[in-house]
Amino acid sequence: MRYAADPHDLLRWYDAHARALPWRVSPADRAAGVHPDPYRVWLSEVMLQQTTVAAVKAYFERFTTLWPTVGDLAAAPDAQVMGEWAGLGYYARARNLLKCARVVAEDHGGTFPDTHAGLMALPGIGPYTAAAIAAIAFDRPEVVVDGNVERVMARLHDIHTPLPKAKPELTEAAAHLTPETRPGDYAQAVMDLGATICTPKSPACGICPWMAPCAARRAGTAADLPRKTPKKPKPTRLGYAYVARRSDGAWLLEERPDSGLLGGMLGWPGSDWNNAPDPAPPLSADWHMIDAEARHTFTHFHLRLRILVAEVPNDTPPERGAFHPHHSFRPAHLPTVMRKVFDLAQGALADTI
DNA sequence: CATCCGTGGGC
DNA sequence: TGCCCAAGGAT
Repeated sequence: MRYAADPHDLLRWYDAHARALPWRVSPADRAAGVHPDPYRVWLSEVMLQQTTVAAVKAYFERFTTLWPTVGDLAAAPDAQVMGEWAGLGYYARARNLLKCARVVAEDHGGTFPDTHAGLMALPGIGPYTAAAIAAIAFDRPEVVVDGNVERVMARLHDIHTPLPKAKPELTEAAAHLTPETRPGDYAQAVMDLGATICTPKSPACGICPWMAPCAARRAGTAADLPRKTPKKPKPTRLGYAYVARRSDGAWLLEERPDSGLLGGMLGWPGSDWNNAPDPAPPLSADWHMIDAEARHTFTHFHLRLRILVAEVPNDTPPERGAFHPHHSFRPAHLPTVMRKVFDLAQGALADTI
């Protein structure tokens, strides 16, 4: 390479262009001796796993308003936390979030471990998140490797090996650059670079603080890196959902099993989405299949949900699930596919009155 | 090591 | 419209 990339060039850029984020201590405040709250760093890092900053902001504000400390979160009811997480996706994160909060509150006196190994031992914290918390909250010189770092390193060194095979050499490149001074700011600087300049598509190489040492910039390959192994096509699955509304306005819902898709979340009773025909209804009623079906795409398959609706009297005992009173039911506490079903079912029920 | 696990926005 | 993508972790 013509020049070696200098972490201090990136830190200088970060001092001038750092994004202001709700969970972040600005580089100026950090230099003045302000330390981040490990609880807020941890919460933001878990929310940001495979999730955009734009989507996380409102959830982060809501969670920290409801639960200002890890002890507050640890004491929260499971159902409330799952409901507040609804819409953010990857619901195992919410279940592990609560487990982690309770371990920290009960076994660590409400104080987060300050080492990579200590953090790794907690539920929902893997290699990346442990390194990010150790660096950002405790200023440890950990090698933080996320999607941004992989992209930036692949371009700096013009590495054409496809992910995930390229992971070791990208990690080695990242380790070589991680500075002993300001490791927390450095970790956040690489993420800001990846989010605002070294973006996946049409990177803004002309204004990049690492333009000079970037091999992909010289080779003209930046926009094509990192390479990735092609992914499988998604199959389409078919399922059925039953939406029952009681005369008093209560809705029949079911808590899904703790593991698997949408684990621990509320949903409408129905089939297992394996293309099986009409399953047994959750209660005996005059069911109507509505015209519209809910369409939703998950990580690894497309789903088409056929929707059956029914109005039932107040004394109807369900065979599956439980009725949720009208006043306490919040569609926003449903995972998105279930909220889509609700919107369609509610429209159909309104038309029949 | 491959698979499973959500969602909303951008193009 | 369909596909790609985003601060990964658990199994």
